Amino acid sequence: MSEPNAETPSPAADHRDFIRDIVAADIASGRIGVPVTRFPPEPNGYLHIGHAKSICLNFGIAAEFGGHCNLRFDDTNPVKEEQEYIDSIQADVRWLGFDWGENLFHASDYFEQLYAWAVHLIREGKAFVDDLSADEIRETRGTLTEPGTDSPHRGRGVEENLDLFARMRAGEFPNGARVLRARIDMASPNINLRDPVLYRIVHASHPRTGDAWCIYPTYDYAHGQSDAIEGVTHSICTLEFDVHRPLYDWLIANLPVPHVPRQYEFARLALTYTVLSKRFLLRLVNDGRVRGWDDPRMPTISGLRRRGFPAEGIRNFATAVGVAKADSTHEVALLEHHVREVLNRTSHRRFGVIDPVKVVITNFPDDLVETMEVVNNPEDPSAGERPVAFGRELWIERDDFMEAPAPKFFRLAPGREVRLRNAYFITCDEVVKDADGRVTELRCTYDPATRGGDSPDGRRPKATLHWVSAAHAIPAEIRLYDYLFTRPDPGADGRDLLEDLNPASEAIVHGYVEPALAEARPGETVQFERLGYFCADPDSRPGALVFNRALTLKDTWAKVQARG
RNA sequence: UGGCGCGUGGCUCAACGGUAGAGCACCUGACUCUGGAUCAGGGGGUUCUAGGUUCGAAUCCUAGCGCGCCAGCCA
Repeated sequence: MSEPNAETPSPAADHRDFIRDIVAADIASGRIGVPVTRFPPEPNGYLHIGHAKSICLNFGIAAEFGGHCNLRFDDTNPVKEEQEYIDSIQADVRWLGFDWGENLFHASDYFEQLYAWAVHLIREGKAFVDDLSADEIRETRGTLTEPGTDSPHRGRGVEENLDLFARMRAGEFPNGARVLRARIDMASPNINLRDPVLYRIVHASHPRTGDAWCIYPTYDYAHGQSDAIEGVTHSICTLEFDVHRPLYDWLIANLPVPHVPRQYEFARLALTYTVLSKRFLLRLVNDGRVRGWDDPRMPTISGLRRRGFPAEGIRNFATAVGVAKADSTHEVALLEHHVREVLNRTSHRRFGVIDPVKVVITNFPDDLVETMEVVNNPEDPSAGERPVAFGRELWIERDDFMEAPAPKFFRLAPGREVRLRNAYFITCDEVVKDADGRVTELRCTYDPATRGGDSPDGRRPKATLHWVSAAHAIPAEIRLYDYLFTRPDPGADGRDLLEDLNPASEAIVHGYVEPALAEARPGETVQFERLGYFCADPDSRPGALVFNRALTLKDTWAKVQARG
């Protein structure tokens, strides 16, 4: 049965994009031999589907062009970062099917070098220690249309700067007392060049360096230099960093780095009915609105995994999505398409009834149990067959019966004959209801000549239903998932995201599954015939099965109903 | 408003000066022991607008319009 695994992604399809074009041109021109890329997550939350796009891009390019991709934690802000996130990120990248080999790095590995280079900048007169407060720096930075003004400490001498910077490191000053700033141009039309902060004082212990440091480099200062140290050739990031590129280049140009990396920007992934904001996802987790970072409704890698989405489907989606510079929002339907494509191909079929109603076959011998051999996966003959018990009393789907059938409803109805998949044709003779008028039992008769599902006289029922023998059925908790949000564009028009949360995103029902599912292991995904794909949840145990609905099958009847 | 980026069918992306294509979505039909899967076909684009260059422009130039990003000691 299909399970999460980490097979190697197939290399270079025929997909091209502007970044791959650049890499190919750089190789052709001899600027580089092979590309070195990096995936640089900040360990301040769990990875989500947007990161998957970046992971597939960076590791994909490296693999396709014979280079390699580093996993580098951008751990420069200890107040937000945690070991739990470091661990989950590695697990998720691996699960997605990528391998960084020996190339696991941390920006914190370079703190000492970064510090030395900062000293270099000071000696060159290109950085200075500023005593201004955060507020004062903001006030003097100018605005989009007005230049900033120089800090009164901008002219501080080299020796004084060196002394102050050393004392910052030594812990002589409280948080926020001083910062190290690059001396560039307070009148630059690019605000990122108005003497940007390079180091700030943060008395906090770091997941890796502990209390060794109380000053930490900013992203702008740490990132490009880390790229240079690692020999990264193509530093690929999202669009919002493009205005930082001049600063990235300035630092590389003004420091004695061993290598010159270049930054390229692409549009981050956005999806309908989805929010990919770590901050908001954190809030959902902290407020207990979901079962955790790996809740099956979460767009996190771990959530998608728990939901039953295979890594291959996510990778194929990432490839299909492409890489470009225009802001864009993909329809979730594209993700679902790729997930269904692999699940259809790989998952075993099983019978599960989610909203059961009893069927009694009145002309079937009381004590007889027959065993049907049922194909595990019609898409994959090597998946074999399994025995399924059939008896006088069955559970079928309540939805598969209508006392007064609607015009295009082909399933069971009084007097109508349908096929029970891989079993017999049955005809409904009588409907039993309780005091409230709710159907409690359907009394049917079967045609013994149709065993296996075919009629010798060529009769062909218009519908085939799934079923489970009541005597053998195993009860199961089934969690039906829907979009986390009710709208394709959550939070649009200034609405609070919480307003758009879908109150029905999780519905728990209790049904019956066939015995073959008794020992389903968490992470195992199967198709419940005619219903959809279901994944055994980590909460599932023998005797207390729990399945998550990953996705329904495409359902044209539902579409017909929706049209009225 | 200053700087930067982007604008091609419902969505996303391709076409890199030579008659605008693909995937998803949507619709129709075939087939079927999953109303699934599969197969075949279909609708849908004044390539943001206006000028210009050229024999020829989605591609080059100019202007305008629209959208996004930047004024954290976040990344």
